[in-house]
Amino acid sequence: MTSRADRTKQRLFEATLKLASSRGLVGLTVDEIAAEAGVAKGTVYYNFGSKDGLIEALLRYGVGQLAGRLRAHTGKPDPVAGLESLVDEGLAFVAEYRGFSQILVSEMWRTPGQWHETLTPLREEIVSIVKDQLQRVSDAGRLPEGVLIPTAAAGLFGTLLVVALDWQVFQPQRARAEVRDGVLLLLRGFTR
Amino acid sequence: MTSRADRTKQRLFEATLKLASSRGLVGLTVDEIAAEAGVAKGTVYYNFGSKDGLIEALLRYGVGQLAGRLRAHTGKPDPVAGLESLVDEGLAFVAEYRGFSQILVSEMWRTPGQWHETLTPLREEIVSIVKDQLQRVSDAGRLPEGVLIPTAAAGLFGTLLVVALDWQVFQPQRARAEVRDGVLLLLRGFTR
Amino acid sequence: MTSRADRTKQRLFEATLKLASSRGLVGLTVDEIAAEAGVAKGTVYYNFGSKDGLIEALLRYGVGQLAGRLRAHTGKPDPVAGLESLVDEGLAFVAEYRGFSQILVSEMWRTPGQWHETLTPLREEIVSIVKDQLQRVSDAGRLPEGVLIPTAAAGLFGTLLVVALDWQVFQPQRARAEVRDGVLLLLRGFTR
Amino acid sequence: MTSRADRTKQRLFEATLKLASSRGLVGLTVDEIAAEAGVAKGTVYYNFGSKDGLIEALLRYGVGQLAGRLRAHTGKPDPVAGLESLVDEGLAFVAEYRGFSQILVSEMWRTPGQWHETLTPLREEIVSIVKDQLQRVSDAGRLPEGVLIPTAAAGLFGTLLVVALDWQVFQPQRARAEVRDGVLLLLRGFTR
DNA sequence: AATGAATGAGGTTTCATTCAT
DNA sequence: GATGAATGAAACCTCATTCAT
Repeated sequence: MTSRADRTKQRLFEATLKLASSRGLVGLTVDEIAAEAGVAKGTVYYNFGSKDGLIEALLRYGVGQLAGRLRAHTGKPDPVAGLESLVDEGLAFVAEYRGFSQILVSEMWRTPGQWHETLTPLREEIVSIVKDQLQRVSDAGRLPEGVLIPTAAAGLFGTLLVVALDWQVFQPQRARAEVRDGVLLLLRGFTR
Repeated sequence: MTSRADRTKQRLFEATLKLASSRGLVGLTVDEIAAEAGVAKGTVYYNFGSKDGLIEALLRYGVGQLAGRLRAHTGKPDPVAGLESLVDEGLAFVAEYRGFSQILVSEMWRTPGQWHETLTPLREEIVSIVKDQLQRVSDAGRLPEGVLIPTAAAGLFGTLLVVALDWQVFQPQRARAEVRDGVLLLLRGFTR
Repeated sequence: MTSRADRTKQRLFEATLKLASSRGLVGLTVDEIAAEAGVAKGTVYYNFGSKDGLIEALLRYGVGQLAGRLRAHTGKPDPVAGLESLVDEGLAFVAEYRGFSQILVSEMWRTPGQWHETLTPLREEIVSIVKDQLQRVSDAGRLPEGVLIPTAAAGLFGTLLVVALDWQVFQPQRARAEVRDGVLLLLRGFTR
Repeated sequence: MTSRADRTKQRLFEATLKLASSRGLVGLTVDEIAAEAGVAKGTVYYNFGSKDGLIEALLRYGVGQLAGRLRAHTGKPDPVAGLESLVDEGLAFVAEYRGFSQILVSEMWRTPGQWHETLTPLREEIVSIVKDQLQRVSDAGRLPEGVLIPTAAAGLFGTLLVVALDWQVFQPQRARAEVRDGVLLLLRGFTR
């Protein structure tokens, strides 16, 4: 059961995500977010306490969304196909929520950084999903000797984010399939 | 010969770099930068005209350093060895100038982004260096069919940055050689 | 018989008193009061109509208590002894309800002041009690020539409040009897 | 030598004092203060950091003014006349800076209270002046046996403030000399 | 070449009040 | 009789920029 407040929060998340895609998350004003969500400015403060509170909650929400979408692709019988599917979904997510992805990249490696503490466990959640899928690939004997799965998973996540953003920002004319194949080409270093 | 003004600019660069790694470029105030550099606020405006002017000069300065160091590794007879050497140097640069690297990943894909226009040609400079080296690899017949060099170059640059930062922030115990080997493993997807 | 509403009102009074002693009446928020009382914010409005309504009711309630206690000491045969007894009771009241007394000194002379209009007649009620007692002293021929009873009554009330609070806050180690004797020493200026 | 900043602070003090007299110190807006002082709003923050910072500095400034004015009356040959003169000056100060005096009374006995820590040593300064003067009266053999000078000084200060405010707020038609005589009548309990 | 006090547009935050439940 | 999510006017505060020194 979703309460009224939950629905309001949901609407504020969506509004922020939408605005962040075109204007970035920093430089976004509470006025704009509230207007986009169709609520009063005070409602943001009632629900999240502060602008930072909203952003922190949004980070959790957004990473949750991403995790959910990635997990949906981990059940395939062929683990390599699953990995490819996971990459494809990651690209789709970044394309859809570019502003959010951009802040992930901005804040993930900022230390000490305002949201570093929030992001560290969230990053771990995503990396875990990738790690598990890589383990399945390994269990199927399709990973070369010497690949350290935890390291490879972390690298893959960062690479995926960054390549997807680079595609959106600097090479928007390319098709997603094309970019996906580029990333998969990189993956060939890991899989066979 | 370094003039008094040059020394002041250098100090402002260093102060900005130090602060930007934890607070970001947007969150940084001219007051803080001036205080950290030990000069008055007006001095920033005297030397750079505006906050943007300072940031832009810093970005140009930093990217110039990076470009110079990468170029030093592009002359090797064996193009694949050159590529590997270039990766190694990239990792070393990030380790040495982590603050600047964090700025790069934070701002590179931020759109509209205050410094996006400045960074776009600077990114092009770095990507070009990688592109040229990949071309040499291709000319030597060591690149698989179907690899699009411009795309691969852009992807490699982003990946390098992100993997290096991830190493510094989340896996500082790993040796640089180890990380380099991990990236080179990735590179095998491109080269043969 | 106390109804549910009466109990709620009482709890709101107590919560307000507790918070107001350190934060003042103006700095107090309805949210805080409701939280301290363990009721929802809307309940304050249901019972008192507004924040002002709550404060006014509290002021009337508190002054009513004080007036009742002071009046209990005005019937003595010896008017000077009665005056001394009244002073003693005033000190006891401040010691017991320090939070309320702090509110009184904070708001009594605040002009324009949100609650000034409410306090003015309430102050008059207390001053009247003192005035009547002074009149009895005067009727007994124990007041020096030239003492203006209304003026003296107002002065005594203020002095009593302030000396009592000063005792509680800055000299808590003193015994009440000691403080009372100090005030009575002052009173000798008035009586003989 | 007074710097430009010192002059600005001075003007902000005077403006705040002026406005506080008619509108109270709480409820005063930074906009109003800045406008009254003829400076921009930002100037308040440049000089004092926050509205609270301004108020805290004002408390020190105002009490300093009061102390200076009281001290000017402590040199008289006749200590009792000096005490009377001191009382007279105190009344004049309250009449002139009613808003400031009102906040003194509001905050002096508020515990813990936002400005209690600031006010405690300031109160001590004023009480000391009164104490010294009472000591001179005592040295001249004009204080009755049994009067505790520290206690009497504290009581006198509070009484003075409160009687003066009561005069200004509830009995503005009375002449200052009349009120002074009323306080001196109270003092007769102490002096002879 | 450098300073730092002053500015004000534009943001964030507070909080008494309303109202559907 | 009580609730608590929502409101928006009105406050506070930030900070890039200017300019007289």
